[in-house]
Amino acid sequence: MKSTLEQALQEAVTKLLLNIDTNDTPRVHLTRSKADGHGDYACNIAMVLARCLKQKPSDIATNILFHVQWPAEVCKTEIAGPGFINIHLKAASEANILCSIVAQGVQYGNQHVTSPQKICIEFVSANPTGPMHVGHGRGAVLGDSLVRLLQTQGHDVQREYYINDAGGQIGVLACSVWARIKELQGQAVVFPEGGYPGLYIVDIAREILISHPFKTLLKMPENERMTLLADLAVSKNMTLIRADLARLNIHFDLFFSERQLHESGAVNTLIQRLQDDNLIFNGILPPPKGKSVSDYTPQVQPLFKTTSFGDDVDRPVIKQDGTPTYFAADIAYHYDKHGRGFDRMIDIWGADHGGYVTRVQAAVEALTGLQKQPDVLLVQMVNLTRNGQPVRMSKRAGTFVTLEEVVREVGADAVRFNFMTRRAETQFDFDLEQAKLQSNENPVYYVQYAHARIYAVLRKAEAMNVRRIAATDCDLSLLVAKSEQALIAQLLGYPGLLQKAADRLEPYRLTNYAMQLAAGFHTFYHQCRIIQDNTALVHARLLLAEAVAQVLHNTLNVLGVSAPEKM
RNA sequence: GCGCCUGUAGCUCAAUCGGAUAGAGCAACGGACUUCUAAUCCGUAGGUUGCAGGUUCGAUUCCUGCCAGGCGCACCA
Repeated sequence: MKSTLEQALQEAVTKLLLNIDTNDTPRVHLTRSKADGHGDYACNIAMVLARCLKQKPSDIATNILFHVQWPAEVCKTEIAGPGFINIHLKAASEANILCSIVAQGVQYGNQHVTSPQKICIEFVSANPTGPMHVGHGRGAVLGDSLVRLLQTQGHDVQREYYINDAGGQIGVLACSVWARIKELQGQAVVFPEGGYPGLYIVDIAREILISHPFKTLLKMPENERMTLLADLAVSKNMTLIRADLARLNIHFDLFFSERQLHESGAVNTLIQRLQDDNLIFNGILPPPKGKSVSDYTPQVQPLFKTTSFGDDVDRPVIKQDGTPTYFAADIAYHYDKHGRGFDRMIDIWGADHGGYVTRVQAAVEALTGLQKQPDVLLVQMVNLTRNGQPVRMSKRAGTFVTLEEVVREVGADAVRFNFMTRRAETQFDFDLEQAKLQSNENPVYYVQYAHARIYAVLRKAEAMNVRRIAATDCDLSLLVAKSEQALIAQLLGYPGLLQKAADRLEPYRLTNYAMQLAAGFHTFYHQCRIIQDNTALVHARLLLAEAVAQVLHNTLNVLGVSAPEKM
């Protein structure tokens, strides 16, 4: 209906502009009217045209209305405010959407974009040195919902996890585990400086001792032992991480190992290629600004000319000891993704990596010519509090609340929904005690309750032997109550909302929509009794309720939240 | 010092790529269960959209400058 109206208006505008010398015809864009009394749709085209036509918007609107050929459903139009064209439709003229919703079921709202893309979304990528904390959880929930959201638009989307299983931190991990193993054997140990003090390391140590006797470990050469311990610890941590993710119903298509990238020679090959392309030169980096670095010494080292692609300074790709930097591996990783045929890469990082975006994009552009790739979504910090008191989150201190604990306390649905109630770029104050309250303060229950409530009514109808008729046989013109009209309008908006959320990579919009739709249903529920004497009205209202349940289900599904039929 | 993010009701957040009277929830107050799930609904109250300019028919939205908070700033990952 919306596009039909837009087309009608567009034709009128084109006619209007026939005699006028203009370069381009602005596109007509209809919006749903917000306020009561403004009709069903509103159009601002007259105001848009005001400048180039140099006429008053209200006069232009009058002219447009003179030319336009409306479809039969339009019952009234008016010019309001500064020049809006408000369109009123005949009552319930769009109610047949309910039939489509029920017929399309879980597919309602989905579409197939004209040019589907192969998209790789990399998210979480928590270091395999310990359990995930709440901040990781936010990124995890965002990434997974984003995958689901882009899939509704017909894209081919994959979930990818980049395992940082190389570098110094893995050595530290191995040392920490070894210290705990010796401790468990009753040896007095000095815990390594900067090691991971968390108790989970003790668990890992204990597990390793079961499969690898202490004597055997002791006999091994230092190098060999540390490599083995690192492998085992990483593997066990990844098992924990996968379990944490599974608890949130998140499953990755690929876990990509950084170490593999080094061992396969991909990183060195890449550095060689950069050298061949004259993108690397020997230079001296200036001292970092604003951060006191006591041991800064100017030195000549190989630098990647990222400044040629928009970066602030050139970046080192090889460390003093001759091994590649993390950055080098990361470039190789993104280059690999590109090689695997992804049209688009989306990375979800923590806000503390914000300074890293430009250099990766610069590198990707240098290598592939793609601009602004990857798309990086920076997830701001989660400030975890307990009864208003801040809880420190630090792997190093070993005193963090793990994601697992939170999911156990609050439940996966509540964690997923709550994390998606805010935009990614806003900081999130997440209070453990408040999130544990399973009351109406928790929006997820509000939405799920609406869904369960509909099913209660459907069960009731069945119990009362209300014989259902085909959706297309329902007399939907009976749905004229204010709350019924409002619900239908909300349901009509769902596909557009999905598309918008997908275009902007903003799944949080779905939580807002779900809450509004649930509110719309609760209002309807109180205002209009579904099961009553008028059989035709019962049929129409049951169909409406069913459609609402379907759309709630679809919305929650994109958010990865369950839609219970009973609560 | 520089870069990125944020600033809206007492609190937590919305506001459809610049639209009409800036909306919800919580907290406060007053109502609604002999009837489909009261985990709900209805009503009242609550605002100089951080500050100051600019752009135009029109600004929470865009631009500039300030203020406040968060994150980051070589040879770590």
